[in-house]
Amino acid sequence: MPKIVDWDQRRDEILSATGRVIARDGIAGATIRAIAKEANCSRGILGHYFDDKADILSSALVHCHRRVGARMSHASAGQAGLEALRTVMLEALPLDERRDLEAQIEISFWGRALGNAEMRDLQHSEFDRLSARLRGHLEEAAQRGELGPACDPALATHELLVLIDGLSAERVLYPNRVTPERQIQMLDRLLGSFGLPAAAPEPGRAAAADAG
Amino acid sequence: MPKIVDWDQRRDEILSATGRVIARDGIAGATIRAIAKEANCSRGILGHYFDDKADILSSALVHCHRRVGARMSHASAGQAGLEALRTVMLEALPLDERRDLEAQIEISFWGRALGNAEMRDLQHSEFDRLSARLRGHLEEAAQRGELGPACDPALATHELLVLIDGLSAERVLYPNRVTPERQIQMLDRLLGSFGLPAAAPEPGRAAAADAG
Amino acid sequence: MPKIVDWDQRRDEILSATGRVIARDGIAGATIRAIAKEANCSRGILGHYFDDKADILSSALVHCHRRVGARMSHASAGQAGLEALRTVMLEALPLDERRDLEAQIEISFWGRALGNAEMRDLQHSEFDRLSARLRGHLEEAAQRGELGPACDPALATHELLVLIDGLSAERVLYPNRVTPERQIQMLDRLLGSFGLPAAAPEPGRAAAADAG
Amino acid sequence: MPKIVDWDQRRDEILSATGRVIARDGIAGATIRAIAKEANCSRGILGHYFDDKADILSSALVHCHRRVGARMSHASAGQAGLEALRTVMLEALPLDERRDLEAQIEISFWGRALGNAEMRDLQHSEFDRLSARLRGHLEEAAQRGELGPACDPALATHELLVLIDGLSAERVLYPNRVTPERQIQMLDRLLGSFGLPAAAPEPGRAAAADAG
DNA sequence: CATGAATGAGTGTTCATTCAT
DNA sequence: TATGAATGAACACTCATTCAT
Repeated sequence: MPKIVDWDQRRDEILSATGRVIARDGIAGATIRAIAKEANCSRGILGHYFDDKADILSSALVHCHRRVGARMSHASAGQAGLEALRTVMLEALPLDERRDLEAQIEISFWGRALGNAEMRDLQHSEFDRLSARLRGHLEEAAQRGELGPACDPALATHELLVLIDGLSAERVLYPNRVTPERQIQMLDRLLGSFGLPAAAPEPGRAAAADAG
Repeated sequence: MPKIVDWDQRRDEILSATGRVIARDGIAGATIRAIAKEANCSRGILGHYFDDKADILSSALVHCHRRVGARMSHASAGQAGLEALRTVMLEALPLDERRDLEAQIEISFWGRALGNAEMRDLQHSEFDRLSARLRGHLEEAAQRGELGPACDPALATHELLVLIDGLSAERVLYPNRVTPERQIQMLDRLLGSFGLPAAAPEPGRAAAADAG
Repeated sequence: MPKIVDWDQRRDEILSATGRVIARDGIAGATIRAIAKEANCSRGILGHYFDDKADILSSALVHCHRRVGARMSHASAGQAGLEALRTVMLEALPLDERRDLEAQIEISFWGRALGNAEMRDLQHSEFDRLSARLRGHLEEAAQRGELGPACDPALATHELLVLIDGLSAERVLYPNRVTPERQIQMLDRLLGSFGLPAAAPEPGRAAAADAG
Repeated sequence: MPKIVDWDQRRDEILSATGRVIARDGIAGATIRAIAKEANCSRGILGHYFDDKADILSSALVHCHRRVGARMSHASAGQAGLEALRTVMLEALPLDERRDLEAQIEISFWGRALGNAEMRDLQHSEFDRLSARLRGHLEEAAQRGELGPACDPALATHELLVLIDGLSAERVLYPNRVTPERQIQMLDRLLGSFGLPAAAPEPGRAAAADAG
């Protein structure tokens, strides 16, 4: 059914356009008009692909997350444990333009979630997916003996998520202060703190060696 | 003689009301009408205290930061070095309802800053103030010999800021997952990683002891 | 296929409605609401045809002038010199209800032009068009030997324009005092003063004979 | 009663300030706030001198006319007939900055009069005053034998009024095109056309001689 | 499928006015 | 007498949505 393919493709194009508008003008600037213009289509046509504006925005967030998730899976294929975890984290952090844009979209939705129960639920389920992925790699690392005895997987997972969110926020707000190098430095300091005590007397050193 | 009102007090009341509206309904819900209603005043009167809506919102953010800053100064009075730093951080993290509200306001403004140059500039200057305060305490700690030789003050300052922003975001979005205990656990793990290697063989332990 | 509407026709209808509102309630009364009501359409639809209120008002003035200009061209077709000039002037003066309305619109815009640079520029260009038309007929009359040797075309053009503006203003403000007869009397006195000395010993007499 | 003098003086100051605002920003810009600011007084104080905004504007127009009328009386004192008429007309035309401002005020009110019955009535009575003054001088000139036999005083009065209004409008709208010289040229052409046929074979010449 | 005309609610803002001090 | 806080209506404008074509 080629029709379906076209339909999904057109839908994805609209969602990408929506993401670009959000990143450029903020979520307040993501009006139906602006989205239609960015997607080079009429306003009315959006009704064929989405129920309403809320549906467009929600779908744009999911679309953004799906792309990130796909890149994580692809990049970490064949890896395991801490190595896979680090690879996944590198896809989650705003290290290049493409991921900057994703971070901008993400942060934009945070403010939206406050006064919007549906959005908040969506954020929860999306959060769970990433959380489970990170936790999975951490437990795998534990089984492989890559983690120190004091490392609590739940806490460690949380620390990774906080690092992603914190760095994303600062990268969006103060792009010049949060260089890719600095981000990797922080990531490796954190990962190092999970490791065997002997392996990380000076936290971050070993991991940071191959960061560049 | 005109009707006597405490201008500054009335202004602060309006800003507090603005903060409550933002925290409750999101920044998109912070309309002039909603703010006036929350502040129990007419729409027109807002023009006596503020130039326009942008002025109200900017002022509300500054007002919020000023309150936090005042609490930090008050709580850390008489303290120095790492102790003062930890006290300040405890005021910055969303550990109780009052600070939850402040975090909600903060996160709401992040999305706003994307499509708004003025807001972004304001965020920058506010960011600098907090950054300088944290850095000051860290350097004091270094002078007192409380920090390990590998501790980079610039990096450490940044890590603290990322922790605040990351925890604030997650507390706002997933309040049940980010308990005060978990926040203090993370804070002390991070502070511990700044300390003398000998003092932190099991990171976070010593500091966490007096956290509750 | 979208709903088919004659875009230009609908636009002209709105402009005519705008003119009626201005003539009835003054330019201060020409609100978006009043215009929409007079044009029997919603407020929002005006945004499809015009950028904003200023665009509506400017367009209404141009629309009014275009109609007058078209009538001038039509009425003076086949005529030349002083005869054509007189015909054109008769279309410019508020001699019947339709032209009263146009004069009311005109006068309303004068006050608007004071505090509004764009409006003033528009008035200038519109003024030039009428000025050029009158001057063209005057020079044609000169070539045909219909003008006296002392007649300065620039001055004469100006006198005609002042007559139009002065009579329009007074007709609008004091309709009962400025009868059509009186207007034609003044016009012919002025035209007569342009003519050959011998032809106008008693100014206005010959021309006024066929005025009624 | 010095109190009364102060009161009238303060009132006149406010009216002058009102005139300046109207001339600068147009009648739409003549808000209570702008007038109070221009007059260096609070908004509330205006209520002590005037009933409401309409009263301020009406009074400002009358105030403006009174000043012009006083100047006319003063300048034409000791003169009679056509000489006095010409002197009065020279005070009515926008020949210098002060009279430009008065013309701007005048034209601003014309648009206001359309949708405002009270304003229209006021304009009528003011019109009558000037009309009577001009007519008086004309009839005096007739008695002195300064007018031609074909000169109709009613028509002539009207022509003078139309000249004032037409020139005022054009001076306000196109200041560069309506020089003082051009105004005097037109005035003298018109006055010349009232005179004895023998005295004005080339209309305006004799009068224009002492125009500069 | 697709368009764009049309609607009406909601926005920030300005304003003349009133009134307690 | 004089101030300016306070009100509420009216304003232009934007927007998501609906619907006839």
